[in-house]
Amino acid sequence: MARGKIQIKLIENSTNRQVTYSKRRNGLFKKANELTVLCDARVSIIMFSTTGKLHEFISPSTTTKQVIDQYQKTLGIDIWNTHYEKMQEQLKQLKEVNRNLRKEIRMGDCLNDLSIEDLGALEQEMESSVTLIRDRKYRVLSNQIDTSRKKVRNVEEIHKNLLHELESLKEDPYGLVDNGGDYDTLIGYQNGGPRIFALRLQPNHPSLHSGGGSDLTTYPLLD
Amino acid sequence: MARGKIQIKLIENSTNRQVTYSKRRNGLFKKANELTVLCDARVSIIMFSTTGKLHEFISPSTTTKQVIDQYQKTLGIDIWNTHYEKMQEQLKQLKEVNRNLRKEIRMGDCLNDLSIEDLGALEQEMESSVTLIRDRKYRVLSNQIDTSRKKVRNVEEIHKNLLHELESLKEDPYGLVDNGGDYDTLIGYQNGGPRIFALRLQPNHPSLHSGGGSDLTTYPLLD
DNA sequence: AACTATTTATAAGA
DNA sequence: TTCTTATAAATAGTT
Repeated sequence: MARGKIQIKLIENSTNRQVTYSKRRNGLFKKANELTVLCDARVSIIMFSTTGKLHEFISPSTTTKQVIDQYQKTLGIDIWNTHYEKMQEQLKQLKEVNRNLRKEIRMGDCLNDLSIEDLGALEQEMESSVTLIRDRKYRVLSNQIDTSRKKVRNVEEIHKNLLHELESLKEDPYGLVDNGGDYDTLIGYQNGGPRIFALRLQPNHPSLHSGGGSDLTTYPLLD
Repeated sequence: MARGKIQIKLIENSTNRQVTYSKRRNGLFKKANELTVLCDARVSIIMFSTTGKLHEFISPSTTTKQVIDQYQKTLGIDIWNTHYEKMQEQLKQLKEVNRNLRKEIRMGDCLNDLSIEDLGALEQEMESSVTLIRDRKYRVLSNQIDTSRKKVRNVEEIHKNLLHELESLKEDPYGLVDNGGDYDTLIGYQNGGPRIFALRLQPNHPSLHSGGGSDLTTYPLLD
């Protein structure tokens, strides 16, 4: 419009077009601003160049969002559908992923419900439980062994005394050894009353030999 | 700009303002259109008058929706409505949950490396190991008990025989019982050679009483 | 709305 | 890009 009239048609020269775009854009924005001030109007200008570059004008004291919101409200058009739909897509996908993750976790739930710490504690618990049971069993059994050993010693003691008595009788066949007469208090023997046991060591005696004499050699007494 | 310059400020006269708004709006749209044609740009103008009246310009071969979509896409600005914002909230939360779920899965990885089958096998292994050890221990200990029991029975047998011998001696104080003379083969007694033990039941005997006689009551023999 | 004096925008050149 | 400037275009005020 100066230095020559121009036809309103695409400017073929790329550089010229670029310059004109810049100049006229500024002019447009200036006019828009003047309009805003002069007439108290709200104006939103959004423009994209061929290269996709964005430029926008918005009246002071408002926002593009507000203008667009009012535009949508006024026309009753849901111009956000595309975006909304995209977001719904995204939501759907995320939920799907979420569900799969939860499923994955649930697969290992019986163990995943327990943390590593929990599992470590469980392991210790199991170990100590095993130890506990082992110890108890051992105590009971060793008590039994101990008891048996003491019984053996007791019987051996009785044996020795019997032997002494026997020898006393041999040495003094006509006398009798005083035995105190109070046998009932001795434990381990159910048949009450004074008693005297005698035993001859008879390795060839059938009752000893066949009874299990050979077995005994395979189970030596503990220390 | 004609017939006198004007100040760029609100036109007080309502009618004048209205007229100017109309004239300048047309001028703006004309300029926008020229820009569109000359520079192959896409322009969207949305404006509201003070009275709330809507006017819009849009470059041919496009729509306001498209321009606004691209606008949003380009700026990434949240110009969307409440619904959109709610969805974004939801998206955010879902992503957060998602991240946590992934973290949770990663947390239990050291155990998740083992499948349920692996863990089950591990559990069985542990159980059978415990059983194995328990059984072994039990076998050893029960053998010891068995041995001890047999020892007791053996000693008791010897006892009984001694008792018999003692009684035989009492009945026939001048005679001697034939004892076969082969005692060395009897197990459990280190001191070889023929022997005869004698024992008097003496509950008040110091060696028996203080040695552990009371302990024995606490450890009854097994059936 | 149309007119038009005047201002403003801007195409081309620097 | 910006500046200049001749000139086209826009428009304020009038009719």
